[in-house]
Amino acid sequence: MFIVDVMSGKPIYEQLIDQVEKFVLLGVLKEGDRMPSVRKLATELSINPNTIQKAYSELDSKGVIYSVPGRGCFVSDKAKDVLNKFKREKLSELESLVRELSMANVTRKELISCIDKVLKEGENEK
Amino acid sequence: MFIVDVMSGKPIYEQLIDQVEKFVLLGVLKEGDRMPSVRKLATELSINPNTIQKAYSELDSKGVIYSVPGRGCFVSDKAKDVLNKFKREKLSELESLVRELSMANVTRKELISCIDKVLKEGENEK
Amino acid sequence: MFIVDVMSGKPIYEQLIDQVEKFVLLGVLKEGDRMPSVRKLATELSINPNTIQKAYSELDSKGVIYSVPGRGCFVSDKAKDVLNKFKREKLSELESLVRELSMANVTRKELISCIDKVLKEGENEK
Amino acid sequence: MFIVDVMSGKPIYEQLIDQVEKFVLLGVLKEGDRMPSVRKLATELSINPNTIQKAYSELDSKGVIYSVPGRGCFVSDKAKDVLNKFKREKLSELESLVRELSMANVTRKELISCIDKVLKEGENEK
DNA sequence: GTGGTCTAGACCACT
DNA sequence: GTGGTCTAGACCACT
Repeated sequence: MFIVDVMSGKPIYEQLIDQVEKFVLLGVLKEGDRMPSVRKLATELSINPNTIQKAYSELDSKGVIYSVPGRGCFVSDKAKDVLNKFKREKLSELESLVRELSMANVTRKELISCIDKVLKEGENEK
Repeated sequence: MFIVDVMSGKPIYEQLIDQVEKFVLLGVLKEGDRMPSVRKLATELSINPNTIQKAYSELDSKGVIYSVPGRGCFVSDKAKDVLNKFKREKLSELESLVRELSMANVTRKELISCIDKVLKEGENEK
Repeated sequence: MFIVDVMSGKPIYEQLIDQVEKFVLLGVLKEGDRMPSVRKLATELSINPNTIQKAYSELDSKGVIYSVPGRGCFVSDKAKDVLNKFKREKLSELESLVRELSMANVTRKELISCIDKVLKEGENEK
Repeated sequence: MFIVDVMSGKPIYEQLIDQVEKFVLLGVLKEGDRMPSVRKLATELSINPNTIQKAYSELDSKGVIYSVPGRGCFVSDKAKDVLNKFKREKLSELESLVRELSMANVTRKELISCIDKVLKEGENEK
């Protein structure tokens, strides 16, 4: 289910976090679903368990998953809410940035080419 | 030269700042140019001198204009540099925001519609 | 906590800014601490609220405090960093000034007497 | 009369300017004195004449020397005034810097150690 | 209650 | 004339 690229500059635990969040938003991971155990995922991806642990504990503190000691990690009931709230906040930050930039005579074209530049980076990661 | 809309929600002094900065970026106001005096602009726009003063002193602390007490306010030599630097910084903030949003499954379409929404606000100000 | 001298040539709002910054550097005001409200401090010091407002909004734009409309003003997390950065920058400006002056045959003695002259001014403010 | 150190990081023309100014302030070079010709000084110091030319033309634009085409360069009548004015200006800049720094809780000791650090650099140049 | 904006009007130093 | 500071007092949105 999870894929990791050791060679990309991006920290592995961040790659894991991003994928978990993506799956939650897409509905692939639903509330209550059990996450793969730290050790199992570690051997599966040939990765140090500590790295998985770091990803899981960040997702926990964000409220996306919760851990039940002795039983495992589960997708939180409010996981989707948390992530959508984050998305809304970032979109409203985007709005005020665009507002400031349009004050500075930045054109629609410049803004879109800036967006496309970033999105193109992401494609290469596939 | 300057226009002010008391009814718009936007504070008057901010409207003035934005216009001065726009004129500098467009080259309408050039380095060394003398700004209209606080009192003259106040009577011209039917606005309290304190409000002009507030706009001018913010532009001063930003480095866009400088004031010589007893002589007047003038466009700073580095005005254009200051404003372009600001623009570059905001564009790089935009990039990292878009990066985060693309992690959260936001589509190119959503991003562009967000931009257009903001740009449309600006048009109504015309 | 704050003291103001209306008779000193120095603007009241500057006196306030200096005191807030001093308290932050000394650790008397810590990050997150709530500042006295504009009106309360104004009546306490027998000063117009607008003057406090001016001091607070300059401290805000410097990043020393931040204001939450409807709730109050608070010492910023990065207040100490901001002020220490300022200090470092001024010390490096001092260095290059001294370098230029030593080129112009200014003696160590002259430089120190210049410093002492200024420091003596400050003592009288106590 | 003039000494140049090609190995020091400092540009040669700046070294020349500094020495001329020092000699003027010390009274070694007096108003009306004829400066060594560009070519003669160049061969004497084993330096490209353009470098001497650059030093001389900066001293000219500063008002320290003036050139009479076909006759040579001479120490200006107002050379000492110009340099003393420069010195006074820098000293007053020093004052306001020290004022700002004392606002930031910088001690007399720190200021003096900063001065001594710079003066020590100069000694090594001897 | 809080901060933010604005008006009206005064006085200052400086050119 | 110029900008800079300050007072007195009003109204707003927000918590």
